[in-house]
Amino acid sequence: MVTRTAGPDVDTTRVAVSTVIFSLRRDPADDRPAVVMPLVRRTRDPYEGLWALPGGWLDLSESLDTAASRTLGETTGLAPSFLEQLYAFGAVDRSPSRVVSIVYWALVRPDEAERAAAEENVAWFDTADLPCLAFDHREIVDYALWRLRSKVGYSRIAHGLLADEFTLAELREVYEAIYSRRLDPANFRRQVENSGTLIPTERFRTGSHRPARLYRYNREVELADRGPLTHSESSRS
Amino acid sequence: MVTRTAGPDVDTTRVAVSTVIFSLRRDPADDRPAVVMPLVRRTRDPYEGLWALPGGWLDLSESLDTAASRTLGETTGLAPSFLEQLYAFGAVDRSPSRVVSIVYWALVRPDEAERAAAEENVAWFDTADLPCLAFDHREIVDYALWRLRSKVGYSRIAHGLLADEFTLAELREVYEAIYSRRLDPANFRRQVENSGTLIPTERFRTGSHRPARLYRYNREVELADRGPLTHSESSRS
DNA sequence: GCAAAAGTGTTCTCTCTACACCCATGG
DNA sequence: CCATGGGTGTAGAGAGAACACTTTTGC
Repeated sequence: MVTRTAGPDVDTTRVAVSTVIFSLRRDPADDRPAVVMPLVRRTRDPYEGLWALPGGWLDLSESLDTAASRTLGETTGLAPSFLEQLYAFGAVDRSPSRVVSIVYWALVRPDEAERAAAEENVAWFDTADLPCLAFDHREIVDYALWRLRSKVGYSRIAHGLLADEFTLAELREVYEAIYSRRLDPANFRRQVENSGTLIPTERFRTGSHRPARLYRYNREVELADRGPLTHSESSRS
Repeated sequence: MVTRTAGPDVDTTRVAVSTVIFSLRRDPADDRPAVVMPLVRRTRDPYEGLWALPGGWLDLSESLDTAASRTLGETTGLAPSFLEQLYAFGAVDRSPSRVVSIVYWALVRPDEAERAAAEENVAWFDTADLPCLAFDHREIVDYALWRLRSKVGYSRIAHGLLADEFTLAELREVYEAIYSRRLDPANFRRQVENSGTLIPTERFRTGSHRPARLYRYNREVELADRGPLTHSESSRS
């Protein structure tokens, strides 16, 4: 048995809930957005001082989804625009005591990320340049990034990283940041226009050069196809 | 607090592992395969007498994957050709006591299903004609079916429902059973031939009409893209 | 020979891609 | 006027759907 200073019964499996949170931040150098995520510095024994995913223990009286929202808010103060279960991690040696972690992943808009950026013990990192992480959290983050890249290809979750109104160039930059690859502006425009998920507004983003039309997402279209789980188990209290 | 006759501490969350198992069985009437699954009749209090997914409690010293394999074997005697985590279900009211279920889904080949078909308290059901299920298992099955239909489109998991060698017609019937839709034999042949996942043999399936060439899967090609989870967390211990 | 499944060829449409080109604005 | 990003046009490659057609077997 492992020596620990505090915590409940060591002979039971405990259930934790953690969340991988993604947002975007513009690099001051090249002005292009990068995928960033908040991490929490551990203040207790296992892996003290290392960075870890925000999370906490599952309460007896809350569902997994509720626990994810709650611990996410408690540790980072963030309100996500998208939240979905990622995977359950339960290797025996992933923690000194036996812990099964139900991991979620979330998107937050840049304005929301900025609003809550001043939390204690929380710092934002570029996903391309992460520090050493506690537990198996590095592996978890890699899986979440893979899921983000897959899902952005067949759903409209990119929406969760943008404000209500945005230009096509801004939307394209989201995809470019996630794919780490430049996209043809002309072809991108047509693809997204033909998808039926965008509604053009009469407003324009002025600045340099020709003003760009602002678009917003069509709320009739589902954010992401989750199959039969759309709003049954997932949103149950 | 809920009245129960046996089991550990009621004030803790327990972790269960269940598996949705799919196989194929030919309908004697039209000779076309249908997607079937084994269910276990409950012999204890919550939902006694109803059918439920095979499963059991997570042991302290085994990983989630190991627990899924173990409980699947203990309850049904089956050895799956494919096993993957599906989702973690944790609504507060899904069971009289607090249970978080890590649900897996699996494929077994028809010959394996027939070999183990004589288990006690286990029966096979057509997924299109399921009985009333215990707990939230009906919801779980629906999600697993959705995942099966999605995944068969972008991976070669159909392999897990066939013997080592098979004709293109047999492979096509697998897809037709999962999609509940007829496919054009000519176009299906080309798609699967151009995918590079099949290796033609020199053997033929003789019977009625013109003999059909037997194929086998190219083991070089991954069964399903699982991203960074390919063989790290999943196969640990 | 005939029915039926195995297997091949052809055409049409649709999407993706590359890239040329015009438009509108700030400087 | 010119540089730059916004926005349109267009031609070619490739995938998929529909379907005509040939081949090979059992009966």
